[in-house]
Amino acid sequence: MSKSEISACTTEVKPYHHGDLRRQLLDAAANLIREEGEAALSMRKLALAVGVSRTAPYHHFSDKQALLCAVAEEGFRRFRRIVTTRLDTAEPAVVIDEAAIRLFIRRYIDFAVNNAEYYDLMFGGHLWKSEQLTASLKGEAYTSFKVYVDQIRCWQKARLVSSTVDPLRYAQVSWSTLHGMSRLLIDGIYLDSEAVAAMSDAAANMFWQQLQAA
Amino acid sequence: MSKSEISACTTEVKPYHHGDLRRQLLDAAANLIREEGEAALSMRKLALAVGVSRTAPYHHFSDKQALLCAVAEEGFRRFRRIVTTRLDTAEPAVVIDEAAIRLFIRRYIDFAVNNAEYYDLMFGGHLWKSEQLTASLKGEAYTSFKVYVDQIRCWQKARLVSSTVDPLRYAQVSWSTLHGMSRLLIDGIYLDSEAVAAMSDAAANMFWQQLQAA
DNA sequence: ATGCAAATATAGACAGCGTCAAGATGCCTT
DNA sequence: AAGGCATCTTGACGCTGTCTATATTTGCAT
Repeated sequence: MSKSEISACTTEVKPYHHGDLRRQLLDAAANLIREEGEAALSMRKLALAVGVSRTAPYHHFSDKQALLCAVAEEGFRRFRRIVTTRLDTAEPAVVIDEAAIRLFIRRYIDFAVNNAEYYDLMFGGHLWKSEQLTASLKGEAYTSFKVYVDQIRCWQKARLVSSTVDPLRYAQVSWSTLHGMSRLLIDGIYLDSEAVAAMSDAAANMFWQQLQAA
Repeated sequence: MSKSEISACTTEVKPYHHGDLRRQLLDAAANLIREEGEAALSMRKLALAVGVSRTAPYHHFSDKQALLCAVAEEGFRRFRRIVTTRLDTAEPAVVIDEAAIRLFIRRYIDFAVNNAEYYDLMFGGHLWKSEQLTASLKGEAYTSFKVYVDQIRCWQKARLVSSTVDPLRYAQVSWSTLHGMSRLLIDGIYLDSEAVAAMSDAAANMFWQQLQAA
């Protein structure tokens, strides 16, 4: 007697093959991390959450680490859509002013804080020190950074930013600032959420001044 | 027959009471984290490393979390000694220039990178989101930050930095930068260690320019 | 259509984890 | 000497990641 015969009498028919497991695992993982923190995510809870046995996920992800990698990849997709949309456009931005920088900073921080479950994985030590880091994942991150550097180079050629600025160094330092603010907010060290806007604007002012330096 | 009688014939006499367990646990914990990463630290391995049974540490620390808190506290002690030594002195620094800022930045990054096992705990989410965070620990962190802000206020009063600078915002943003750089280096996202000095100097330039802003 | 391989799901087992409860041992005070 | 207290030990529990072996289903080749 097959299981489907047993469950046939109930309203919910649960097929042996789940059909959409990989996708649902990724979503459920992100949800679990968001709600209970990364530490609370276990393969077993995850499997239970989507209604399969504890070892089923291992047919879609070789490892817990591999699963987390895939979640991070999803994160990078969202990141690109939200943050780099305007920077990635074919025609380089014709205007660059403090307001534009402010907007970019707010977008970045917003993404990090409101998608902490992804941000943690994307730019956390777990992934980057783990050797498991996919080439495609590493590429995705480096590409995002390169786009940022190239943007500055482009502005510089168009005489929109000072020629004394080293685009690579500026990119490294300013990204550090954004990452640092994000981490301090996510980790609960900066608690005053009222101050986020003021901090972002102060950073924008600092960046802008640096870009205009004589 | 007591255990000491058994081991009396060997060169190593192991008394029932360890005598110095708490101290050794803290040191061994830092070592284990340094060598194998925070994730690899387990209470059982730790106990084994210092030669006691698995539950012995629980007589000195109520929790694994409590143990980590204590390690972080040790970290803050070292942090203050190394980084804020010059800033904490009674007489405020009479000179403040880009070189001084460079030095401070390098000290900070140096500490973070070379004491990653402490830095992770001191400024990582594990601690700060855990409710277990001791009042004294939180105080230690806030004091460090306050010293930083007050230093800037002091310089401002002495007309050494522009009056247009908001000390609190400047402190928040510049600390974010330092924290971000540290994290990116520790987590292996910034790999080029050659570039650390150049990045630090670029940051110093940025900070200095901001402080001198008209 | 039939049969067989591949994909997918399952239960069982193992070592390691944090930590609680009960008991053993040694030190210190009275 | 006695007894209380700090310290350390063993035993146990439920949780974890993941290996192995087994069962079910799908899809393709015949």
